Amino acid sequence: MPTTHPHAEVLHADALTALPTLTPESVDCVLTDPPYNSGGRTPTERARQSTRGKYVSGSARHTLADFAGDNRDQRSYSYWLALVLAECLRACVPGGSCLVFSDWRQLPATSDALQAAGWTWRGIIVWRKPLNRPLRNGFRRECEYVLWGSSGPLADRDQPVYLPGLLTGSQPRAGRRHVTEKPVNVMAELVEICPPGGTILDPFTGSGTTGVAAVHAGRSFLGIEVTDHYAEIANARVLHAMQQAPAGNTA
Amino acid sequence: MPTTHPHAEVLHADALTALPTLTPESVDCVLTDPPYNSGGRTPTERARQSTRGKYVSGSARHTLADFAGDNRDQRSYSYWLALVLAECLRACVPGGSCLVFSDWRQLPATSDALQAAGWTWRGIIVWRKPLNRPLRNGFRRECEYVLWGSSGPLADRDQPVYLPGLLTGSQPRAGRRHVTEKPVNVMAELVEICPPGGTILDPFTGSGTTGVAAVHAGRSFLGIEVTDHYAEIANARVLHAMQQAPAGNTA
DNA sequence: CCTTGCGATGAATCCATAT
DNA sequence: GATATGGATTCATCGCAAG
Repeated sequence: MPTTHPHAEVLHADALTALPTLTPESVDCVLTDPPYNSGGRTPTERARQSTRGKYVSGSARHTLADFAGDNRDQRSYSYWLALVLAECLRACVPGGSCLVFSDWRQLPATSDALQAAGWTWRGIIVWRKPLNRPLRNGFRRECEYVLWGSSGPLADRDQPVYLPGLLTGSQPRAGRRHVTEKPVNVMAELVEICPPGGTILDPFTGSGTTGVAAVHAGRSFLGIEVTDHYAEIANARVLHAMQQAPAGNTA
Repeated sequence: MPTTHPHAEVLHADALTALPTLTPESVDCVLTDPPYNSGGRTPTERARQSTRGKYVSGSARHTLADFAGDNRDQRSYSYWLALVLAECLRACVPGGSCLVFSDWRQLPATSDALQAAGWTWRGIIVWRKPLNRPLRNGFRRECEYVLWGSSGPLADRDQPVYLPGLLTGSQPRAGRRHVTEKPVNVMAELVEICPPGGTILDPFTGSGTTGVAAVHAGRSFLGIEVTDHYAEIANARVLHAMQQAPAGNTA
């Protein structure tokens, strides 16, 4: 158990640039939500630099900023994600876990990347989104997925934990900061895979929900975010969470 | 709409032998649960163990028969499943759907096989199993998955349907006939992807739960099962279901 | 303060039309 | 002929205002 106070920080940088600068085995867990590179009807539309146009419909289209790095084809996606996750593995302690969000379409490619990077695939956590569109003459796409890997055998714990394999949580609506912002209750369950007092790394921080959940649970947080706009927002949110949570809380 | 009575039949044969004999475009939907080949950790373990040893713990071990075809490595699994699913595509009407069960470990390989066979991948349906073992220091494996594909663009319907993307149902325990028997309520939701009065093909019939659900929903059923023991059971169950459901019920 | 009702929305998708 | 664009579609859920 670390005797230092928990800390939290968001680097304003590209993941593939910043990750190699991290100290090996300096974090206990990786928890991240990469751009899925999944939407869009045509190659042109996928490659376009507006994630709002791809993912947000109706009148909400004008309110949120775009995010970067959502313009790869599927082959490049696997390759790029494998590079990122390999650097994450290097930065992570043996026995630590890696959790990566994915939609149904990219799930196989994400599992390839996770394993190509050297993580041992451990399972799939299902995130059910109550708010979703029906699909005519077919099955609703009402879930997203979190792929779980570990760096070698799972580390044992003083206090064993038993975590759920299916999480339910609505995407934030009012006051949403990011097109793909995750609900705090879902992130709160996921950060439990990190031992109390440990450090969580998120190379695609976005609006910083992972960091907020980490700090609230007494974990330290290291975020990386390339878009100015979101790096600022994430920093502010994480610092705010630090002020709420008394330093030293490792419950 | 067919004017003939619904019919149901289980062939006692190997899938790859029997499927090529089917008339092209003679079924409306494929719904099946292939042997997952994923229980053992090592090739030796996979090849040696009986299916009872792999999938059944405790006292149920004595009562259920082994089933065949569960000893392929992952590469062969994809290849073999692609062959089977390609034959299914040939037998299926354009616009028809294919639903294939998979566990988390085989999901990527199953999606490869589905697409290699020529089906258009449409999504993942999550099956939540309420009864499951917790996992120490990790996330429960409480879901299995159904991969959904279509033969080209989805066929339109007189009565559009909007189906759920997450199903909950407990595996049968008492009175279970097969090690991997599926709950009837889950199968009942899945058969709805087949137009009323249409025919459902299941090349790995097992104890015939798919057939029972199909008949109850007024669909015709064509099953294929290689193991004597299960082919008999499935035939009996499907015939029994036919007697319950009045012929001509296509509701 | 709790309940009711109305309106907006979703890491979309489909088809028809235009380029 | 291939690709791009526009507009319609669907409903459980959630926010918000009114009662």
